[in-house]
Parts: sequence; C-alpha cells; structure tokens
Amino acid sequence: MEGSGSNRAAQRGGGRGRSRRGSEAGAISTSGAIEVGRLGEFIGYRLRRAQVWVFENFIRTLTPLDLRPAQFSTLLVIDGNPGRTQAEIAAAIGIQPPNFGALLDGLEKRGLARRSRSQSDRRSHALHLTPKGKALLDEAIKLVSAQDEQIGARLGPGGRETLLQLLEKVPGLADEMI
Amino acid sequence: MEGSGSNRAAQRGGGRGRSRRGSEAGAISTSGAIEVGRLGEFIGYRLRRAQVWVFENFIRTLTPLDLRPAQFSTLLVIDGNPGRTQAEIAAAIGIQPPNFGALLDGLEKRGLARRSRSQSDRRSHALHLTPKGKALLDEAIKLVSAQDEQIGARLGPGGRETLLQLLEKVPGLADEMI
DNA sequence: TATTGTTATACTCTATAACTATA
DNA sequence: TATAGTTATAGAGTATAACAATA
Repeated sequence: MEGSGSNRAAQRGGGRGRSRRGSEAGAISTSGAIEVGRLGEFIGYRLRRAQVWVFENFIRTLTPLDLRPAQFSTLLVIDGNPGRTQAEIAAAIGIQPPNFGALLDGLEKRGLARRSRSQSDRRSHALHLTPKGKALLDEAIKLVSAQDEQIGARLGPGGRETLLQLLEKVPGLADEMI
Repeated sequence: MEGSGSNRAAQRGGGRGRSRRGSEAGAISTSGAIEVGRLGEFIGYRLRRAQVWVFENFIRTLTPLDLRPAQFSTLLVIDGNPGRTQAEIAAAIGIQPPNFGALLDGLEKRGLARRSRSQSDRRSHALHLTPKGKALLDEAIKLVSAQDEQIGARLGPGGRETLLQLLEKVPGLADEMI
C-alpha cells in the first residue's frame, strides 16, 4: 500500500464481540475488540490486507541486500531484457521516467547496472547489469523465492495455483508494476 | 502499491516474445515486448498487481463522494463501534494517531463525524457519526459493494469464496488496515 | 516538431519526536 | 509517571511541467 505501509501491528483490547452494533442515536461501544464489520466482507479489503503483509515481508527479505522492491524489479527486468532503454524498462515496471533516473543513479553508483548511450539513437540509454548486479540479483531471487514458497505452503495443496488463477481474473494484467 | 500508485498504463511495443533472455555478456533485447520474466512467477507480484488495480478502482468509486479510502474505512469503523476513542479506532484501521487527527478534522469540518470528550477520562475523545455521516457512509457502501460484486463476478462460480478463503491463509489477519 | 532523459517541484501517505492536558 | 491527543516535521513513493540534447 502502498507507499506500502508498515508496522501496523495494532495493540487492541483482549475481549471479543461484546461491542454493540450500528449507529443508533447515542449508541456506545465501550469494551471488547473493535468491530471492523462490513469492511471484512469486501474483496478489496482482504486483498489489500494480504498484499500489505506480503509486501512488508518482501521488504524485510530484501533489506539484508539493501534493495528496495523497485530496485529488485529493475534489476530483474533489465536482466531479462538487456540493452533496452530507460523509457522501455521504466514503462514495463510502471515507474515514471523522472523517478526512474534517480533509481538508476543509485544502482550505477553501487556498480550494479550501467547506462550506455545507444549508437543508433544517441538520446537513449541502453541498460545492462554488471556482473556484480547479476550476482546480487541472483542472491535476491533466492531470498524472494524462499519467501514465496513459504507463503505458497500456507495455502495448502493446489492453493498456490488456485490463487494465481483467480488473481489473473482480476484486471491489472495490462499494467506492469513494481 | 506502494502509496497506491495510479495511471500505470504503460504503452509498450506491439510484438511479443522476440526478446532474448538472460544476461550473457553483450546480450541485447532490441525489439518486441519487454519480458517481465520471473517477476510474474511470484505470488507477491501477482497479489500486488491485482491489489493495486482494485485499489485504484476503489478510489475512483469513492471520488464522486469526495471520500478517500482511509476516510471510508474510518466512517465504517466508527459506525460499527460508536463511542470508541480516537486511539482505538485509529489502531483498528492502522493509522497513526497524528495522521488520524488530521483525517478526523476533515470529517468534522464536513459534518460527517464528531468528537466528544469522554466524561470518565477527559483526555480521550469518543467518536460518533452524524446523521449526515451515516447517510454518506450508506451511499459509499452501496458504491463499493457494487464494485466488489463486479470483481466477484469475474472470478466465476465459487471464485469469490475460494479467493477469500485463500487470502485468509496469508498472514496479515492480526493487523487491521485501510 | 517530436522524443529521451533530466531537473525541479509538489502531493499523498506514512512515521517519529516533542509538546499539552489530563490521569 | 503514564496516557490521549496534538503539533511539527521528515521520509518514502509517485506525479507533472519545463528544459537540453538529439532526432
């Protein structure tokens, strides 16, 4: 969510289900757990809640490598499409060109990626990973894959495939993103 | 996901699958669509992509009522828990107290919610919806429910229930959020 | 005239520290 | 001293306009 949102561990009261319902005049709900109520019935709410958790997990997973999610995606997409221009890679990941420039500055300073002027069109910059960048990417993929498998294991037999199939039916496929 | 991200409609090349793979020295990928590659194999990626689309949809749905997602959640949770304090409601939704104050200022100025000092503890503010706030919330719930049903319809028979069951197996349940 | 990439800038969401008034 | 709420502020992430170099 985001941004993404982090550390949402809300410490709440211990009781359960003792609060009154609705908005009758003067009604009060003084003890027990908060009723999130209908909010939990929306696909969007559940989807977002799960996604925020996964994304926070993702961020923690990549922290040891000092990689932000957008940096990871950039390394991975450059690796799969070496020589493409900034505009192409940025569009594929869903980052605006101005922001992508700063992101690449960081990767270049760390020696993970490099820009080279295209000979055919000297306006554009072709992107490549350095060996160091490729090595870091491989390390990151290992960590992320392990995390992904842990999540998949929670979903039970066939759960992972079912989830991916259902998520494909939700639009958003036309976009690319982080 | 991030924030939430919007307008990610990336205009890309028309071709498909003609780009070369991997990061062999000097490899180039000059034509065709960008290969997002392994990125699409991660649950986290698909989950985030779907969630961002749903969230953008959600934002568009509430725009006619001039409600942001966090405002909608706040109205809904206050309605379900009238008389609770700011700290309790804020924690349930996953908003930091400083940010929640500003959010409530907006709702109060529009006459949708009100704060009243608790008699038992004059430090805390009990929250209630005004009739106007309740009416706007009901209107918002109609819009959001209609959108949610459209998404559910895309998932096919039983798809909605299956998706919600799978999402419940992903952690994040301990938190409450927007 | 159009496009690539950059600079500057702004807006939103989120987070923390320090203050106040109560307890 | 501890807590509820506020103020001030800072950091991400994302968005647009204007510019220089090149086409």
